[in-house]
Amino acid sequence: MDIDGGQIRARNSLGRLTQSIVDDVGAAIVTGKFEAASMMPIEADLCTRYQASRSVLREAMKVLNAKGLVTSRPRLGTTVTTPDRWNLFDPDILRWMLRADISLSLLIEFTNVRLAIEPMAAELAARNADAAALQAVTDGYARMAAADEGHDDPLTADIAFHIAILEASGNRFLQRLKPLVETALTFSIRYTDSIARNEQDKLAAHHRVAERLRARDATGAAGALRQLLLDTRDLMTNRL
Amino acid sequence: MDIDGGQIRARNSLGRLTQSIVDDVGAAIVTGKFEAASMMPIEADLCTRYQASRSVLREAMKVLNAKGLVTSRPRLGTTVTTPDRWNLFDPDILRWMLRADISLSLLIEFTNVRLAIEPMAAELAARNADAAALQAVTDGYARMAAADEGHDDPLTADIAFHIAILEASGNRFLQRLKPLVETALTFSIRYTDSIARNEQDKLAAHHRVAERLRARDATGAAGALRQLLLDTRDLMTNRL
DNA sequence: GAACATAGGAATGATATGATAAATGCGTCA
DNA sequence: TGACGCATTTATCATATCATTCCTATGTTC
Repeated sequence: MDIDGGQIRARNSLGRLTQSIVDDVGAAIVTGKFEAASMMPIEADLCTRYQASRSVLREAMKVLNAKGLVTSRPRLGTTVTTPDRWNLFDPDILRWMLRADISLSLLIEFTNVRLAIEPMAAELAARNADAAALQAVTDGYARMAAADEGHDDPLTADIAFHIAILEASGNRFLQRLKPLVETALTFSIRYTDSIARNEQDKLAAHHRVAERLRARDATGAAGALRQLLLDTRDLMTNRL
Repeated sequence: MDIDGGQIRARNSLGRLTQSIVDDVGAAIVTGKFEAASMMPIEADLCTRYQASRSVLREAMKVLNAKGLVTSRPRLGTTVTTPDRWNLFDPDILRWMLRADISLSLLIEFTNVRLAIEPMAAELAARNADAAALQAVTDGYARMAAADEGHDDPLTADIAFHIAILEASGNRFLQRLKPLVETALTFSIRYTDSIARNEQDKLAAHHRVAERLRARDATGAAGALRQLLLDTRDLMTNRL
């Protein structure tokens, strides 16, 4: 962003102008730069502020409206909604929140969601998934093992493992959590790995999940994954 | 909608024009009237089809894009994304899907999500919720009991009960699932209640949850809720 | 004849400006 | 005093035009 006497022009070299305005205003709302439950500047002011035409600004606002960050009414203007209306399941919003401040409490809340979701996904996967889908989980583990030897990226390997389980569940809702988990795990793993941790234990825990899945042991796989996540949560809560 | 020789004009008396186009095109995509993974008509054609200016049509498309239903590129046009990219956690999309055909399998998948989420919410609520939040759960039960005597609406009372538990969890992600659960439960309850069912059993199961919550019994509350949902799921799977 | 450069075309992206509709407050008139 | 109408403000809708992108097809060169 180029700051120029209070005027901000989003760089249109990086992607489209509308998208960059969505990014900027969205992040500003999420980080509290526009006070919640209060009025936004009127369209015309935002236009001059971002040096954009009304159309492009309106399209950006429509997107933010779809994400639940703002509501607009004629004559009244556009208001920022209260945080409890924000759709945390939108990866954009989550990314803005996590990027602004790596809130440990938010990561713990996210881990609690994983603790609910992932064992169920493993259970469904053990029951219903086809061989190819389970192979993807094993592949994810193989990548983690390779990363441990320095032959792969540990972050993306770990994410691939957990994503593969969601995919294998066959449940469309759980599959739709992939972008969310991907976004949040990027921050979460980076955080937990920054704490001293036994990599072998972590690897073994993941292996146990993959192995139980291959054996089609629904409760075993769910239990193993649950234990893995409980350890992760403990790691975080001990830091509070 | 007024059909007029292939042209459709969304009624702008009911809400805003943009919103009605989003509704119409979104529902059309979700119900397969625009073939998935294929090109949409170009902007100009959609404009004449919906008798709308390009501005409003573009704003509508931006919203659909934000929901993950379409992607647009210059020169190439707008393409419908494959269903695995649709954000089922967007209440609009879920509503369009459920309204189009009350797909039992989708409801079962949704129940599996509830089976993962709600016991965790109850557990967190038993541990952390303040008295007022727990009172809301009890109030929800009271409404269900009143509805059983004909003094309240059974559907909204049931929804209020489950929503209150999500709210009481204190977990921002789980709280964000309220609109989703509200939308899906509207269809789900309507379906299960259409099957012969013992209302007293249902009421008693809900009572057990509320009672365990008041007692701050985390595992007890989670278990009771889990049992309630297992029964619901059985009711549905038996119909497959 | 094949590889590369280039010009054209078709679609979305962005801008500018005018007209319309809705919500609110204020003033006027019964 | 109270109800109604009007002006004002702001979002919403419409239209016209230019910019950008990127595929396609046509040459042009080696």
